[in-house]
Amino acid sequence: MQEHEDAGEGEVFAEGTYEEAVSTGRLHGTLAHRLAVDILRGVYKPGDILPYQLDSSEALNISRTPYREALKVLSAKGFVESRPKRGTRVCDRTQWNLLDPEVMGWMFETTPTDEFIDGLFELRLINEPAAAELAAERRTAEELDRMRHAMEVMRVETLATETGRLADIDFHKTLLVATKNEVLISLNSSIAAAIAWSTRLKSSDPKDARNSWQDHYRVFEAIEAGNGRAARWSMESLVRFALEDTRRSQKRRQNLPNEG
Amino acid sequence: MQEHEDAGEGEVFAEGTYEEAVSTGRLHGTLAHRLAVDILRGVYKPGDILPYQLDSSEALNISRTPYREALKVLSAKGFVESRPKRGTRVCDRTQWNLLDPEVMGWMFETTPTDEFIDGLFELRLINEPAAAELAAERRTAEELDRMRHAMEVMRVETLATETGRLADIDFHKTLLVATKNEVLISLNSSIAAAIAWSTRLKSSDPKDARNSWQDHYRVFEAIEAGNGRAARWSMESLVRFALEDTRRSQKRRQNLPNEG
DNA sequence: AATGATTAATAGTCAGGCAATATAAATTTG
DNA sequence: CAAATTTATATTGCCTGACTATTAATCATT
Repeated sequence: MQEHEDAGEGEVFAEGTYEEAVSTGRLHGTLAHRLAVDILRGVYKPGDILPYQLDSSEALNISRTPYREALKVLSAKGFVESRPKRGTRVCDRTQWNLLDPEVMGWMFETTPTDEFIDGLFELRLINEPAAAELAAERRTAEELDRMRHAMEVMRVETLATETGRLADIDFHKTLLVATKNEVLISLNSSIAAAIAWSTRLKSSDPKDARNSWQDHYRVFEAIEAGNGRAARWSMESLVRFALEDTRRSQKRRQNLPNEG
Repeated sequence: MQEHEDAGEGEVFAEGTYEEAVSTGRLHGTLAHRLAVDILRGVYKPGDILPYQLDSSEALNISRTPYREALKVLSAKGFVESRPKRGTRVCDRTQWNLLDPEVMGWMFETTPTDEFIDGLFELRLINEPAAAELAAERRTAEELDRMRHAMEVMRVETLATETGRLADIDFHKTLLVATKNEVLISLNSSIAAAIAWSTRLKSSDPKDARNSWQDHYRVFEAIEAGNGRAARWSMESLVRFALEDTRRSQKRRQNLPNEG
């Protein structure tokens, strides 16, 4: 940096534990990430006042500028609220923008609670079948093609590979675009972030993969046929299966607290 | 400020049109707001590169620090993306976090398109009846009391007063808390921001008020009785009526482009 | 005891410079 | 001549240190 008089381990994030995974990003970004995870983990609880900006930034060997920018990011997502003289306070949980795609990602780094997983799938169970129904009524030929292609990739690659997972996401995304409702699209692009994580977690168990593809195929058939009710039903069953899978892998994860 | 050599109208936001409404906030906050509205209005379109930070901040008579912080806020909400050498680019619409409560507020300052309104109500129509059903099954006595109270205030005050509108919001919020699902709560606190705006718009037409209260009462009765299906139905009809009202006032608004 | 002025502590803003990075251009190489 | 590689350059990112504005808490006043 500019002044490495600390001679030795004058590194920036002294005692952090997960630096190597994010080290590529900008400073304020990784900081925001770090603080958010700390808040999600309960290191700072709602109502707590964070250490003052000067102290914090000095303690981290960075300047106030990126530290403040990180706080702005967090405050934009409803995590903290700063005021002169009072300092920066962690907001109540109900203020947190859980649907923000970035926040979703952060949640899944902290072994989310069963309660959160259940809540998330309750949301999916409400929205995705409805979205599938709308998609069946409004889809265009191009969107059908795209979903067909994504599904083919999923069948070949399964969810064990990155390509396969990307195809999965593309399938759901195209389905949503087919609803022609930008609010729904925004909602489910948040959900997609969650799905991405949970499929990554459960992809360690490759025997689910083929079932998952069959579920998708049934949804696709219904949408292709323009059968809204069938699309709704099959999507509902898809989400239910996904919930079961996620619950299983979540249980495994909790039994093995030190995974790699 | 520090250097008013411009002598005369060396004000900070020279040619803005809606300063007085937000002048109380911090600089980076009002700036973020301003830029967001500009983006929503199409002054900057997806793909455009914003003027460089130095130029922009100079043009606004502010320093780079709050300007950059404003950009961080916008980037946290998916509106822009900054990179060295390339500049700050406006993201594609699909990246925007439309469900962010703050963004919702911004949308309603820009006479949202009919398409957006329809999409929003489609989302409400999907989620709120489902939420009502869950609330009917999970509500506690305290939550019932609170909803009862909010409803009473609504009946007396109508939606014409601020107190009445706050009660309306509290009714919906309590209903969501009763679902015991924090993800749903987060979603609908965004929707609440939208409702707040649309009820303010349509509150110019006071004859809707009593109907609206009756709708709420039916929902409440069903939740109190623990009747999930009835709660779903009555909430569905509530939302449908709200959609009609909003459409009407939206139409009025578009016929009178210069409202006060 | 409530209300109003005073103080102190913290976030907010300013200024200008240096560093890192990604794009674009120029150069080398096959 | 095409493709890969280096170099140049423009822009964001970060640093320092000071000053300002705001607000919570204290103290004085009624």
